[in-house]
Amino acid sequence: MSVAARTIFHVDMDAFFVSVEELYDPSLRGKAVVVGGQRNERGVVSAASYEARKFGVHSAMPLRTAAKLCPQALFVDGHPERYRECSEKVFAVLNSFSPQVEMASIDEAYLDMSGTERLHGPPLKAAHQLHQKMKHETQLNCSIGIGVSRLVAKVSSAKAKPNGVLWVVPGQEAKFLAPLDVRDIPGVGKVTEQNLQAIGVRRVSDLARFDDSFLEERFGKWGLALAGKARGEDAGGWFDTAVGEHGDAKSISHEHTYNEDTTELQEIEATLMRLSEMVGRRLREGGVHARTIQLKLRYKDFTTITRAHTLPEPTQLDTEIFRQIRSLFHRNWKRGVPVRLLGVHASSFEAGPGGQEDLLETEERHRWQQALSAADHLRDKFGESSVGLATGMKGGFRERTHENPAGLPGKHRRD
DNA sequence: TCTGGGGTCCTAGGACCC
DNA sequence: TCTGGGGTCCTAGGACCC
Repeated sequence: MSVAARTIFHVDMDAFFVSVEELYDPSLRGKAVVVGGQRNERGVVSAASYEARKFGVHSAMPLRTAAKLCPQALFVDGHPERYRECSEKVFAVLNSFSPQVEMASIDEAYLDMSGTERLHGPPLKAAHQLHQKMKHETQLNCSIGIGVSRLVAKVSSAKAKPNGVLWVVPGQEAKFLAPLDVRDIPGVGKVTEQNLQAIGVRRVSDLARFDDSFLEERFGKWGLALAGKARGEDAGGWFDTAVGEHGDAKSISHEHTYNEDTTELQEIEATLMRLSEMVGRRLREGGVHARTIQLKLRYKDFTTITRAHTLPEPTQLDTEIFRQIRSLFHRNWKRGVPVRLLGVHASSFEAGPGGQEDLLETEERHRWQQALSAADHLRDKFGESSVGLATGMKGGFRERTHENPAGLPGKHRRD
């Protein structure tokens, strides 16, 4: 049953964050650069230049480890706004090539190029044109993988790096994948790698020794998908969706790790308030309401718990989010144990609250919404710290926010 | 070496209902 | 009183990705 094979491009920007930083500071070019924070900070590497990688530095590695491996590296703070801006330029270039573009993350995208031969010529020619245009328009390098599925395109773009193009000719998928490490298959991480090693699987070709039903029994749904992936199929899950059908976000969250662990209730509540505000704001911007609010709490020893509460009616109000989060925190915090990280997570999105609430409550909500939107505008104008609900005033902000919604926006300054 | 922040998807168990 | 089964919702945790 051969349908005409699709032609999928996977476009992946090379060392994206580093390359963007180099645009802003050309003196970084050609040097060992680590993006993500300073050498002695708590945090991990977001991206490393190829020069730094030679010393074993890679993303997700603790900054302090990177500093030890590569002391001469230049450490640079990340600038998310810059990356978003560049990402939009990247998208514009891609979108000029194919209407079916899907950004899979800030620095990578899938293009369905099926049926564009009359316009762009054969795959390799189209890819080289795209590559050149990308460089010309954004001054950034990318690598392009081409294959009949998302999976093959993705794996081949990784093999094309840096700054290359690789086409896996239709029919050659299994042959291309066979010698690769199972770890090269997207979705196979450290744990799965270990589990596969336990049954003697190291390379993709080793998977072919087992039939699908065995893999399914042993690894569940994932095992079945894995069997298909070894053959180059977009077996199951997100990979199976058509390019361009990326759905809406399913959750919004913000979290914060302290530079030093804390037991200070004032500080903790101020953080929870700030995170609640950030989440509420994003909900309002996205025009969605969340029904499930989740707290994340990480202790000094890195043990991490999450505690969730689902509301009868969805919300997008900072105060409602904070009320739930605060209560979850106090019911679960082992008092006096130093806190390393706090997080606020919203999910189960629905359209706005239903109509069964009484008018008064609806009107109150409406006033709140207006007040909060106004606060959002002020933040846009004067910066994130200019407006806050958490005031740090004596007596606590809980009562204040309950009692006095109208007097809220723009009134307080948080330091 | 001492571990960020923003997401997605999957599993498993318990509550509750029919 | 000795025990079924399916469906849905909720919660907690974990693997994985960039």
